[in-house]
Amino acid sequence: MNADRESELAPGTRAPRTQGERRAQAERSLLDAAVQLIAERGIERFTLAEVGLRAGYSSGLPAHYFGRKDALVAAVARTITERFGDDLERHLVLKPGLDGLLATAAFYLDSAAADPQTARALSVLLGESLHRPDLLAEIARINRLGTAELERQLAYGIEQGRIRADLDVPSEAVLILAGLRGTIAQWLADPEGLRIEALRDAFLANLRRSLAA
Amino acid sequence: MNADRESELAPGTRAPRTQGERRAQAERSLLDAAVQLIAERGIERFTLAEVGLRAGYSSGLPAHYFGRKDALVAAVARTITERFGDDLERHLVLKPGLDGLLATAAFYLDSAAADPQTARALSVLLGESLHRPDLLAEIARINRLGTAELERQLAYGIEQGRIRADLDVPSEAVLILAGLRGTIAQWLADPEGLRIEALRDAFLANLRRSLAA
Amino acid sequence: MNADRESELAPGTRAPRTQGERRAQAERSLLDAAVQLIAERGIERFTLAEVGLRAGYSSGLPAHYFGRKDALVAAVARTITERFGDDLERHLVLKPGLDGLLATAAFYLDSAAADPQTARALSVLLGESLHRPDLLAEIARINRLGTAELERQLAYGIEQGRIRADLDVPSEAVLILAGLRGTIAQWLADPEGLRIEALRDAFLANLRRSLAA
Amino acid sequence: MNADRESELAPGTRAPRTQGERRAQAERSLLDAAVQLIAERGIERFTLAEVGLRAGYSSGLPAHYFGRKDALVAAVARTITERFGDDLERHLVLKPGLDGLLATAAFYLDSAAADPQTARALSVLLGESLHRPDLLAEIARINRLGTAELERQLAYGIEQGRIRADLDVPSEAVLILAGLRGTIAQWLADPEGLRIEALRDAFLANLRRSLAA
DNA sequence: TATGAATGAGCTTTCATTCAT
DNA sequence: GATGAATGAAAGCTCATTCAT
Repeated sequence: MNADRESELAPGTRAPRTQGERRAQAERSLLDAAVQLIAERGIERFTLAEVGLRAGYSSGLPAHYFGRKDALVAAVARTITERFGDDLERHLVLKPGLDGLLATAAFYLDSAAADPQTARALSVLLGESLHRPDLLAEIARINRLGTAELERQLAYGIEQGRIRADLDVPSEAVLILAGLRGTIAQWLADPEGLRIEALRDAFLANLRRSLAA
Repeated sequence: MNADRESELAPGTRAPRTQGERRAQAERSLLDAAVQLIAERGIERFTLAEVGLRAGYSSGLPAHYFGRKDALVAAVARTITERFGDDLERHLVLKPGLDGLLATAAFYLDSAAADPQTARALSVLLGESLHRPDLLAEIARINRLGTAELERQLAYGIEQGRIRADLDVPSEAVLILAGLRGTIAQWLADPEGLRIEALRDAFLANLRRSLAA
Repeated sequence: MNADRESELAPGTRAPRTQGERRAQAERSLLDAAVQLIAERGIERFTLAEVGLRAGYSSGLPAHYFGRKDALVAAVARTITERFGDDLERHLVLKPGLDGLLATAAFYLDSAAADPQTARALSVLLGESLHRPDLLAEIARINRLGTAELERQLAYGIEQGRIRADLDVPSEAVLILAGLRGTIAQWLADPEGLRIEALRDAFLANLRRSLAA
Repeated sequence: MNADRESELAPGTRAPRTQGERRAQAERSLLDAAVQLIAERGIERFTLAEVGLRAGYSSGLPAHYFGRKDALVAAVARTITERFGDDLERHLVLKPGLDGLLATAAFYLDSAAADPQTARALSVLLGESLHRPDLLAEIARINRLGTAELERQLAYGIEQGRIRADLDVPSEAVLILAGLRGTIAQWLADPEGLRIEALRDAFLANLRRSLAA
């Protein structure tokens, strides 16, 4: 679990030489460590010093790079949402419409199952954003990203005649995203008691029925 | 919004006389104030002193009653869930089956709309419970409460032939609760941009379709 | 160990009737409880509420009787020294001179062995008096009491020709008292590892030799 | 009396350069300040902030270094006993037997006379150790140190025929240490009223007589 | 008289942030 | 650039003390 500077290098690659490369890598390690710590303890209960030490650097480095703790947290939020957004885009370009929509939903749930720590960190950030205006900006981005994609797919599916036309598209997009988020949170709260695959299958079945033209 | 000791008394009533009454009332006021503060600022960013002062008492009283901040937070969680559980029970005894299920879902969303502060506090507690084992116990209670009721209604609806029988009932119950929670959270994050009534109608329409026999 | 209000009454006696008697008994119980607590935890680490509860009364009674904590501690010091002084006097009136001196020394050590809790409380008070001017007054009393008695006996022994006449009597009295106090403290710090009887016998043997005419 | 960071440097020396030196010096200054404060006010009545400020640093530094107050107090106890043990060793290697024993006793009393503040702090710690199990460990060390040395000297004196052979050596060692401790405490409680030199001379005379072969 | 509710000051402890090396 | 020493504000918690009943 403990991030290690070198372990992320592919075998045979050399340690990065330039200052810029070293800085970028250190920054990445710090952000990874921060994700872990946010998932484990929440935003308020980890210290900058811990982030540095867990990333394999000194206790002072996070402050040196990010200045204030808020900035580190914001960077974490941005990193998570950007990574997720990139992954999402790569997955979805090909399948618009109902199939794309179902694939998107499946992708959310599968991503959480594949990397629960990041999912947990994101859930924590979503929860905290309810009372932290500074986080809201970042969270609003990912919300827009998610709902925009869903709206696009819903509209396409309606156009194709595979999704019922009487939908309130914006509300529907919010509800789908909300359902995915809620399902992931519920699973993270009790990963032993719930089977994510069963939830996923039921979620997709529900979705198919509620959207059917 | 600011809780005041006397303002909760019906006009004309006298201040409580016995020590027990004084204590009980103080405790209630403190819990109310804590709900407000958790909704506004989250668990880590309110102080015990603020709770006391906002409730109209001294800064030391919350610590005097609850001992540790954790215990106050746990008491808040328990209070919210008990109140909600009581309200829920009162609403639902009469209508089992599909209609009861839809009424339950509507009740969740209507409750949030009627008392957004408490809904916000609960959402915050749900988020924090992901990394606070001491809160998980309290949250697990309300989860069981919610899913048990939903499972009961699903089973009854299947028996009646109004809900499709091929459902994975436990997963479905989790998904419905998750959808409600996620929807409320989404709305709380952007109450200006979203209309809770529209979300509610769309949610119920979806639910009806996805459960239809 | 827990003081009980009634248990100190001889069987068959009635509970005290008058306010004065009840008050006196309550005060005694509180002081006993305070002695125990000082022995166990020192002056700063017991609370007034504990004293009341341990004595079988309410948490507020010590404050009600003694006003401030300092006053309670002073009362404890005075009680211990008075009780000890009374016992000492009763023991020593009969034997002046060298034999009386040896009996006095034995009495100190035997008292500690018989009631280690009180001895511990007194040792604690002696230690604290080094940096608490308010306690010094009380402690000075018991010091004067002890050294005066020892000086009297030393003088008498010299007069009788049984104690060497080249003694510095005041210093000798201080040394004897200091030796007794130090020995008791040493034993209290390690009652398992040291045998008080052996220390007592050796102490008396030393004393006899160092004083011999 | 007030410790000052720079005042301990020999004139002309530069302030320490390396981080390690800065830290070590700060730690020493903090411990010195803590010794003073314990002597003046006891363990419970000084604050960590005072230690830092009196040492010429910030109020937060003691907590930063020692973590908890208990740890600072334990470090003080260890420092005092180590310093004393070192001094003692340097003094005593040369003279075993009766003369060494008398020299040891004299050294205890002379040390107290030379540095009453440290003696007072040690007396306070000894007193508090009666009800602070965490301190007992440290105090047990210095007790063993003292009695072991005394036992060694007693045994040597007996072997040489200059100390009476019917002694209970372990008890005698405890009594000597107890007498020294008690005498110092007595003097510290009333330094104006007592002359340490007179006590010292009388102590040594007594010791000589009670041990004489 | 006796109880215990309530106050608020003071402490330990944590840690973001600054700064010297 | 990187380290970690040092600062000082903030908050939880304790509890002597006051006061209503």
